[in-house]
Amino acid sequence: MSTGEIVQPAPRRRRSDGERSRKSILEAAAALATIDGLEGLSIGRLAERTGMSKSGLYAHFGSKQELQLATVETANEIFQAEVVEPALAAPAGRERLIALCDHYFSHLEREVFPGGCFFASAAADFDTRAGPVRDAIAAAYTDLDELLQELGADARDRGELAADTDLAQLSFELGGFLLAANSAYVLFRDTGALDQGRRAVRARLAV
Amino acid sequence: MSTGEIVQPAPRRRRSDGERSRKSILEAAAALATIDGLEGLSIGRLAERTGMSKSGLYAHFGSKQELQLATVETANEIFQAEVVEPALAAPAGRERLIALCDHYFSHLEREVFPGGCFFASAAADFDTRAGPVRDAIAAAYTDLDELLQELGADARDRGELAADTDLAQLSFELGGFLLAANSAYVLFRDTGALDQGRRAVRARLAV
DNA sequence: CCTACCGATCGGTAGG
DNA sequence: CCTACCGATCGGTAGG
Repeated sequence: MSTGEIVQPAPRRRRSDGERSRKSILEAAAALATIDGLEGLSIGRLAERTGMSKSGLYAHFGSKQELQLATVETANEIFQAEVVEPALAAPAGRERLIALCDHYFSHLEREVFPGGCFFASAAADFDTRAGPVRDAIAAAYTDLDELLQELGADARDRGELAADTDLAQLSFELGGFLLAANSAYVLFRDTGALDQGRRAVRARLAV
Repeated sequence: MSTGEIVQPAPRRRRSDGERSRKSILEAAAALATIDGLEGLSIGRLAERTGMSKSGLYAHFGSKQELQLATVETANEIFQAEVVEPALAAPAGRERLIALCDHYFSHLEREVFPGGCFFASAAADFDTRAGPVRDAIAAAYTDLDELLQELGADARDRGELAADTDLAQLSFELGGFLLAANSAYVLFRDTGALDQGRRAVRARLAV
């Protein structure tokens, strides 16, 4: 250690860190939003959490609404990667439908988001509002509903479910089991709710 | 109209209005909480809504947390009066269990709270917090779970449900249908979700 | 990306 | 119950 050496200042970010920075901000935002709510998420607290100044965040996102929209998009990507894509690895049909629900329960258990299901939390926050953020959340809800119905149709076409299965009704009921498990798990942190969810899904899909 | 008549000022509240005032404040608070969230509910906005000054509200409740606790209590009374008590008028057993769920769907449709189920909304807001408000909301959740299980036990004992019915599991699944109907209805204001809820309950309770 | 600032609103209090 | 006020924090902007 020569006397010429001085204490290094905080490492200067390279330009190429811009996108990585944006991504890590949005992941922190998605996590925080499940605790404070997507509306309760404040730019000041997010700045603190990410070690950035408030105006630094505004340089990235322009407004709170833009930040919220980007956060919903990021949460969607996380949900796809943690729940949907792993489920698509299961054999098509009834097995894949069960896998989707199981990966949903698993993502709760693994605390992918600290406050449970991002979309259940965000929907509760924005359900009575109007505007692009509500619309993005509603679209995610519809997407999951459609996915459940598609997987249900595959199972039905394979003869694994009754030929007269009402797919919208099936999706509604499975969605209810996901919501019930999320609510109970986040409120009580009791994995028993996840087991009840798994049992409910299997009973509903029994031949 | 004699010239002696003057425009009346806002009617002076009589002392006995105190309790009525408190009740109407709390009813407004419970309604507002399903829109802005129980935490997002601000004392300033509630003061505006009730035509009272902020410090007037503090004279009633002392702190925001006390207001939140009193609001949860009031929401509970409304839920009892609008959902639970009407259901208890139905014949004991399976019919009463269905009536409870139906009155839940009905209270959504009648917009008893403008933002849907108070407890679903409040739970989403407080599920990751700690303290007496979270505890009061969690207790309401447990109460409903126990009620569903009791009514399920009656139905089972009457032979209207299988003798080996898992009551906790039944309550979980019915609760899921209530939550699913609430989420979809509040997000999309589509009564189809309420019909799906009614069908789901009946299918689950079919002999 | 930063510092420094803006008006508005938050929960809450003093004093009546 | 009121007016008048407190410090803290909100979303957002100016200027660099």
